[in-house]
Amino acid sequence: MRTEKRQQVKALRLFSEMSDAAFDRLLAGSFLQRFPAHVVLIREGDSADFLHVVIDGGVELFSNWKDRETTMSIARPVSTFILAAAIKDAPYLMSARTLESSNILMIPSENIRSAMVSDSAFGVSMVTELAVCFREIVKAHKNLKLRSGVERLSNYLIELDSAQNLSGQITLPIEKKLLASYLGMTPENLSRAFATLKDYGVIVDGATVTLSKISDLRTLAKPTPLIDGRES
Amino acid sequence: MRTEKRQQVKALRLFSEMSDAAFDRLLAGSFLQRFPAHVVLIREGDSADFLHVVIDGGVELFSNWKDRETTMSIARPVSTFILAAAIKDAPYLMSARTLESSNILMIPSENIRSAMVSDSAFGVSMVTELAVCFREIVKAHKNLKLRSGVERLSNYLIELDSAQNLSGQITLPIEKKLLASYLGMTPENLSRAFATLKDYGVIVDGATVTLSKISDLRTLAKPTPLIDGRES
DNA sequence: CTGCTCGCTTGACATTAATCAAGCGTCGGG
DNA sequence: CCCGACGCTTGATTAATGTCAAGCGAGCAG
Repeated sequence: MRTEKRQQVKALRLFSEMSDAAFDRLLAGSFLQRFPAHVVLIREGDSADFLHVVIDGGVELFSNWKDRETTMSIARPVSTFILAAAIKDAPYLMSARTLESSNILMIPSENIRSAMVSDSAFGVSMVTELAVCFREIVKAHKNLKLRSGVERLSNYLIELDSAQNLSGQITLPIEKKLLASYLGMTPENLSRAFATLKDYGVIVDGATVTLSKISDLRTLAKPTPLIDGRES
Repeated sequence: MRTEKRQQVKALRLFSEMSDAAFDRLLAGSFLQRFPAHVVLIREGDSADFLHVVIDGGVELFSNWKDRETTMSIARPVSTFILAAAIKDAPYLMSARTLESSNILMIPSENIRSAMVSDSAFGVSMVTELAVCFREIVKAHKNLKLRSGVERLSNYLIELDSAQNLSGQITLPIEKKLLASYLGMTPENLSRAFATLKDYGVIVDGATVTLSKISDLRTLAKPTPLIDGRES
């Protein structure tokens, strides 16, 4: 693996406390692979042989039941996904597919488990990382259970504005169809939700969204760090 | 703390690998307290000073937003709750209240964190426990996002039947109002969902529910271990 | 250039779930 | 014993969301 990419991975909270030697042992048997867009990397129900790391590109985590499908989360560089399944050596609960052409690092689950027992600092990093993941999905669950579609969209836009310099001018990082699935609604309903928010100063032009009356929008959205922030 | 209760706590997956000495250190500064029914133990947003363990009784974890409230999960003896907040020393994301008169053990979060760095086996136990918690809430999220109210109820009943000896005769462990909130619907809607399931052999008499046509019910419910099982 | 696919939007309609209101039965306190 | 609170149920109504259908426009292959 190229040095630059190795450094990016090593810089992750999960690995930063490890010695270089331990990190090298962890990477033994790993491989970095480039996948085209829209390739399924993981199918839910399969056994979790690898921990995956998005080096660049993007990955959608999704689930199916009966004839329905929903987006559970979106993994962006540089971050890991399906950590819990890798630890438990249990079946994946979510499927994963690339959104765009992506570089994915795959680390054998077995390496993760053995590193955990031999290196207690790594164990602590794992605990911390998992606690963060847990808190994120608790937030997602609260979001879905306590808010309507329009409210979820409003808060999503406000959070995006925070992530993009609070300029009131944001660019949707994913296509609307995917956003709808992520927010737990149909594409038709997302369109209508945007239309509803016109009264709150939300102007949509393709992937560009302008929030011209942010205070009005915030009054409607009522964001709170107990649901909306990102966990650090 | 009484020996018997100490053993119950020690037997939890989270603590079973520790030495007795380390476990005693962990319990230093902890206290066991009896609370009456319907007492709020934790308010979301407060800082997480203690890891809580339900020794007996029962605890509801719930969240509020605006004027809405929802049940996130129900903790039964003997299990811990709000582990992730305790680890991260971050604000609780959920509130907690007793369902009945309950004994609660409270262990200072600081003890958990220090035990984690000094005892790597404990670290591994923590990772495992958190991975289980994470997978449970992923399932809850899929359940809510992929299924309708009637489908969620059907699967709940089937799972309860599995937990209660597959006799086809089950007793609801919680009152219907709480069940409704847990399943993400109003009490009125839960009543109607039960009425809908009459056609599938579901007969309700107070807290007693008879599943007289389980195969029909399963056809409707389509349970899957990727959503419904309990994580071990 | 043409024709196709696909993302997106809008309208009409169906389904699902929430709200409002009323009524029943149990339980516990006065 | 009676009363009132509360859990639960049912009906009527409204609100939210999903489904079906049509159409527009960008982008791409032939």
